[in-house]
Amino acid sequence: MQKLRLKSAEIEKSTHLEFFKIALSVDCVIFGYDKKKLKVLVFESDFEEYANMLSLIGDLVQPEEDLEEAPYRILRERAGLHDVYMEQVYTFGSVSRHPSGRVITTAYFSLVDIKTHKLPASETNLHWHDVDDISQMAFDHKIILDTCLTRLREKILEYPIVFNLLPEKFSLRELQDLYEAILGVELDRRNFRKRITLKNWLVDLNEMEEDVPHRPGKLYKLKKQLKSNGKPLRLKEQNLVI
Amino acid sequence: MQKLRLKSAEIEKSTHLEFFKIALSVDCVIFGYDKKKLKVLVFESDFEEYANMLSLIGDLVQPEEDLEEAPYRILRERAGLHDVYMEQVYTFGSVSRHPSGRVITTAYFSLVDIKTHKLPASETNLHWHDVDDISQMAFDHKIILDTCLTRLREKILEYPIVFNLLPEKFSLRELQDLYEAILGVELDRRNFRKRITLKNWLVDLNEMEEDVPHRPGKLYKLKKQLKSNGKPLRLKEQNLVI
DNA sequence: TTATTAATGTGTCCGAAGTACATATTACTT
DNA sequence: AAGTAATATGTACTTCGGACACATTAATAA
Repeated sequence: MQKLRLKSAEIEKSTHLEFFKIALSVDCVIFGYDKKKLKVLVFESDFEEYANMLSLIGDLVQPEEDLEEAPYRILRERAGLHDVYMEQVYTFGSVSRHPSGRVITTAYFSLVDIKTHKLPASETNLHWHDVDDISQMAFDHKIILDTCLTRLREKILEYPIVFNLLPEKFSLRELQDLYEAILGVELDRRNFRKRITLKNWLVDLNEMEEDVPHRPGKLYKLKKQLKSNGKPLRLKEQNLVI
Repeated sequence: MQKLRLKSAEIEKSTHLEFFKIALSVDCVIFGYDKKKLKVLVFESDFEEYANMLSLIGDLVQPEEDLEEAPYRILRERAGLHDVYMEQVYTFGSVSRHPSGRVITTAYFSLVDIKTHKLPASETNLHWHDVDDISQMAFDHKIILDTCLTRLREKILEYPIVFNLLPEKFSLRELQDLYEAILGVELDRRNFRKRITLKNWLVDLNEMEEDVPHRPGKLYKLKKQLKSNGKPLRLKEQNLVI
């Protein structure tokens, strides 16, 4: 690390020794979707105080690593995930939140298509867990999860991000099931289709579902300009990318 | 600091010495409003690299201090401000963002009524600066300011928080001027009044403006349940506090 | 005292978008 | 060939936001 010159009014009152004792970590809330259920990628904590409790995937930020890079690295290293949608949500910093000492954590959520992104066999501990079947977690991870879920629910109403949870091609029924799973409500089919049509997010592929046990529906995909590879989208109006 | 036990998979790969070298700071974007202009509280940086450039008020988070507590302390110590509306916005952590070393910062914005909260005479350097008259700042503070301003603009459309920038009693005209200053647009007076009425945020005080050089308008105040002393509001619908 | 001025206060029309709800069509199943 | 369960589409009602007009009030100027 480079030598410190502490001349700012912000820092001059302190010595490094006293202040550079805080660790910064990143915790990743990785959402997936399968069988009409919203999932989150978790593992059973090997931390003494929280043995066998569910834990989010996280790691310390490296000394020479940008904060925004850390969650992407963690997803690569721990879950073999590349090019996923990622968004910073909130930073949690209670003194007592981590039993090992002062660890402040920044929470990110990401959206992953479970079918396309297979988990690495090496990480046998990792698994996709129903979001609405989690009542407690290690550390303050339940609060982190809830905060990210709230943010997700707000965001999907205005921004076309849920498509990161689906395969390239999908039917309107699948899309509606996904919205219902995330929002936890039932939606009227006809009105849902109208709203989605109005947002003008989709392209009709002129293909039909196959191997479904009922009348097949049309398949759609997200418009190319609206695809979010990694970075969160910023939209003006409902279909214009800034 | 308590002794560390580093047994978690999150931490075990590292030694403290290597990782507890990151400093965490808080930067406060303190918004005010005066003479139809949105203001922000700044001072001229005494930091060598950024001499005479505008800087936000910030400080390092103390080793035994909750992250959420730090911005309140900073407002007290540096600006004599108590009980102000405060909201966490984003955490900035580029490796190179601070010339003194690895300093990650969490940005908060707060809303203050300039007339009620006078600045302490000791802080001669502090002053209220027009937000739209700032083109560059020290460090990455301009980006931090812009991020907070964007969040503020989104938030005021749905949540009754701008009232923290006004005195207890105000006219609809003053309220509209404030919205226009924050959003940077002109609004139709009649439609604005209709929208505000619809939101049902206000109480008609049956009092009139005084000492205005024109026909006085009615005075209103924010409904008591909607007052936000410090913590950000969470609303369901448009006027219900959860 | 009166007319002027500049603001406040209120209302209407219209179109966009959301909600409730009904019917026809299609393909698989029996 | 009939029954079933899903898709596909449409209509009426309501709510909300945006464009816009007119009457009212109080300070000011003649």
